[in-house]
Amino acid sequence: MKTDFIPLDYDYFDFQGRNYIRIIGRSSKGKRICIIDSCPVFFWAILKDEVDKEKIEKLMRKIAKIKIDAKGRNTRVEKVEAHSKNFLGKKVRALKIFATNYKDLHDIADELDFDEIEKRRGYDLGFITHYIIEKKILPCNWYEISGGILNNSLEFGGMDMAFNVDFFIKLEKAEKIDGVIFKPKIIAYDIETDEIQIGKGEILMISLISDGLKKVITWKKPGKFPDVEYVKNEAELLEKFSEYVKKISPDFLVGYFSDGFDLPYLKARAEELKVKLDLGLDGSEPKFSRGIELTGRIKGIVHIDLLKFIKTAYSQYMQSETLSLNEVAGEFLGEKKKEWKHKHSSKIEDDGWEKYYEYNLQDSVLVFRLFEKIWPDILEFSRVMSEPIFEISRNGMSKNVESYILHHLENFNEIPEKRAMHEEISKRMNLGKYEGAFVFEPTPGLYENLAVFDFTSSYGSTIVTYNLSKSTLLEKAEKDAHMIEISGEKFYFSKKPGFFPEMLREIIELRKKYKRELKINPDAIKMARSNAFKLLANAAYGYQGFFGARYYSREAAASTAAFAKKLIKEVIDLINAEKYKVIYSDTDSIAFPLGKKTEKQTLDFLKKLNSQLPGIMELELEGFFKRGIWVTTRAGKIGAKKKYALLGNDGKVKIRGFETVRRDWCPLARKMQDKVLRMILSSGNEKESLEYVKETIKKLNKRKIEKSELIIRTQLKKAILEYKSISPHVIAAKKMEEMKIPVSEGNIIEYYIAETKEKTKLVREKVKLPEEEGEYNIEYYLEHQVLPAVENIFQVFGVETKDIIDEHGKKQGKLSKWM
DNA sequence: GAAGTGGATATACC
DNA sequence: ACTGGTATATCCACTTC
Repeated sequence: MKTDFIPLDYDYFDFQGRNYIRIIGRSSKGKRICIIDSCPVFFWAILKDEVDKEKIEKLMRKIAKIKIDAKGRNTRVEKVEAHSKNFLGKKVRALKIFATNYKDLHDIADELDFDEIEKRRGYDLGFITHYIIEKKILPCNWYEISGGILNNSLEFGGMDMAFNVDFFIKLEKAEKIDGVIFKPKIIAYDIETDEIQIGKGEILMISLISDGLKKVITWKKPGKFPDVEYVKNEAELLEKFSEYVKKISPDFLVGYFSDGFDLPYLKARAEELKVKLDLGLDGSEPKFSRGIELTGRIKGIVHIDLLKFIKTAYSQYMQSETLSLNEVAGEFLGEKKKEWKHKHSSKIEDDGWEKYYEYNLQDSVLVFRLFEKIWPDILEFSRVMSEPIFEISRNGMSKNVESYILHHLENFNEIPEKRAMHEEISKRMNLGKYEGAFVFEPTPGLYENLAVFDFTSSYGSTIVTYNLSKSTLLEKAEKDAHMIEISGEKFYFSKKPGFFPEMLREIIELRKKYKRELKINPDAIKMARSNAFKLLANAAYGYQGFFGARYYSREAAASTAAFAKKLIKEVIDLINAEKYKVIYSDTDSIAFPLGKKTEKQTLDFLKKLNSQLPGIMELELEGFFKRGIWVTTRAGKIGAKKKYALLGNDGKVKIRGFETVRRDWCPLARKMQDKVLRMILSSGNEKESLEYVKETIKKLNKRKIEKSELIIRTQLKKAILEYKSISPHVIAAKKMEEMKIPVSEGNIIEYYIAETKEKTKLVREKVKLPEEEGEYNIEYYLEHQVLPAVENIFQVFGVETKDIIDEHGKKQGKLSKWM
C-alpha cells in the first residue's frame, strides 16, 4: 500500500525482545494511519588513542559475544563495527555496538569495563529520539510511504486489531515530500468539579469543542439549555466523554492546565467510579508520568496542555501578568472567560446552572481558539526541533536546544555527549554564579531625541563570533585563539569552528532568512518558523550555562557574557568618541541623545560601526525616541538601572521596570504612575501630572478611591509553612486557609492594607482579604504606594514630596494634620 | 523601644 | 531540575544602644 502520511504521535513497544516504533498520523485525505517501523539499535564505545588495530579487533570479538539477561529479557550484542568519529570536536576511533533492545544498552555499556575503552555514549537518548535520528521520519513532515497493510494479522501479536485506525502499515519505504497544509482534527475540552484537589469532588460537567461540535455534557440540573446533553450520573458522563473522543478520533486533545487538572481528574474519577476511561486508540487509559510536574499521555492521541507551551514559547514576550486562561485568551484573542463565581454545586440556584454551563462551554471555546492561534508555532517547533508535538509542547527551551543539537550532530560526525548524572549535576550547581552582563548607571533626567541601538541576538552572535563552547575550550594558552580574561583568569577558545557555534551560526542565519522571507510574503508558518529560530538562538547561551545540559560549559557561558560585555563597552566608547553621550546601556542595548546630530547622520554612523564589529556581531537601530526619562533609586541620588520610560517617534510609550509594570503594586499606584509618565513624556514637563497626582491624593484622603484599586497581588511561591519571613501575602494566604478558600503554591494572593484599632508597626498585621470588611489604610497607601510610585519621577524636576502632598505649598508636619 | 542593617522575597530587565 | 546573571524595592528579623 502507498499513501502520503504526516507523523504526529510516536511511541514504541517491544515484540519478541525487539523495539518497534509506532507512529500515528494522517494522510492528506484525513485517514488515520498507524505505521510500525524499527531501526538499528546501537551505542558507541570510544576507544583510547593508543589502542592498536589488533587490540581493537580482539576487543570487538569479545564485545560481540556479550549476552545479558536483564529484566526478563535476553539481550545480546548483534554486531560491532569500528568507525572514525568525532567526539567533542576531536577525532576518535569508536566502536558502534549493535544490540537487540534499546532499553538494555545501558546495561551492556556497564559490561564494557575494558581498558581500551575511554567512554561509552549514545545509550541515553530515548528510543523515540534515537529512531527519529536514525530513520529520519521527522514529526509533522509529509512522507510518501509504502508498506504492507496489517489486517487482522498475527504479526505483532494482533496489535492491528486493537487499534482503531483506518490503516495499519508495516513501513517499508518513506520518502519526504512537499505536502499540503495540514489541518489537525482537535477536541478542546474543559471540566468543572466541586473540589479543586484531584479526584476529591465530583465532575459536574465536561465541555467539548471540535469542528462541528459544541457541547456540554452534564448529569446535573436538566432544563432546555442550548448545547447541553444530559446523562444519568457521573459515571455516564465519563463514558459519554470517552464516546465522543472515540467518535471524533481527534489528532489532538487540547486542554489548558489539563496535565495538572482535567485529565488526572478524569482518570481519578473513572477509577473511583470503576469506569474505563478508554480514550486511547487501542482502548487504553491515559497514563501519567511524574517529572517535576504531571504529564498525561493518551495512546494515539496527542494530549496537549496549552499552558505549558505558552509558558516556554510566549510568556517572556507577553503582557499578561499571570498565565491564567482568562488573561492569556484576553491577550491572544481579545476574548475572555464568562463571569462565574465558583461555588459548590449544592449551593447553585436552579437558575444558576445555565450560566455555569455557558461558562464551562466558553472555556473550551477559548482553548479551541487559542489552539488555532498558536498551532503554527507548535507545528514549527516540532519541525525545527525534530521532536514530536507531545514533547515540544511540554519541554522548556533548554531541552529544545538540546533536541536541535542531537538531531543535527551527524552533520558533524559527532557522537552525542551523555546526560549529566546526579552527582555531576550537584557539582555544577554548587559552582555558584559567574559574572554576567554590564548595566550602565544612568544619570537621572528627562532627555530629548534619543537613539537606541542594540545587538541582534547578542549572546548568540557572541558564541558564534568567538567560537565559544565545551568542545572548543582550550586547556592551555594557544597563540592563535580567542582569549578572554575573567577576573584575572584567562580563557582560550580554538579558532577551528566547533559544532555548537556552527549549529548556532546556522540557526541565526536561518532566522534571518525566514525573517526576510516573512517581510516579502508574510504568513503564519513563516512567522512561526522565524520565531522558533529566534527563540533557539536566544536560548543557546542559557543552555551552555544550564547545569542539566549535555553540552554544559560554565567557561563558555561565562566567556560569552564577558566577550559581550567587553564589546558593548568598546562600542559605548566609540559612540562617545563620535561626540554623542551614552546615557544608558543594559546587556545588549545602548541609548543616547542625538544632540546636534541628525537621524541620518546617526544611521550612517551605525553603518560605520557595523563595519568595524568582529565576526557576525551586528548592531541595529531599535528606534528613535522623542523623549525618555530615567530616575534615581529610592535610596540614593544615583540613577536607577533597569527602570526607564521612552516615548517613541511613532507615539508608542515603552515603560520598563517602573512600578507600572510590576504586578505586586496596587492598581491605583500603577495606573497613576503610568499616567504621570505619559503626561511628562508627551509634554516635556511635570506641571499637568503634578496636578493629577494631587487630585488623586485628595480622592484617596476622602476615601473616594474604590477598594478594588487598592488590592495588592503577590504570588505565593512556596508552601505557607516554608516561609522564613512572614510577609503580608503569607498572612493573607493563611487567612484564606482559615476561611477554607483553597490556596496553593503558585497562586496569586490578593489583599489590602486596612485600618486597625491597635497601633501596630507591622504591615502584615493590617492585612485583610478583599472580601473582608474594613476601611483601607489611607496612610499606608499614601506613603507606601502612591508617593513611592511618583516621588522619584518628580525629583527629576526638582519637585519634592512635600510639594506633592501639600497643596498650599506650606510645610506640613504629620500627615494626620491635614487629613 | 527606636534605629539601623542584612536577609528573605517578589518581580522586573535583557 | 527542566536556560543565565543583574537590579530594585519591600518588609521582616535581628542586633545594637
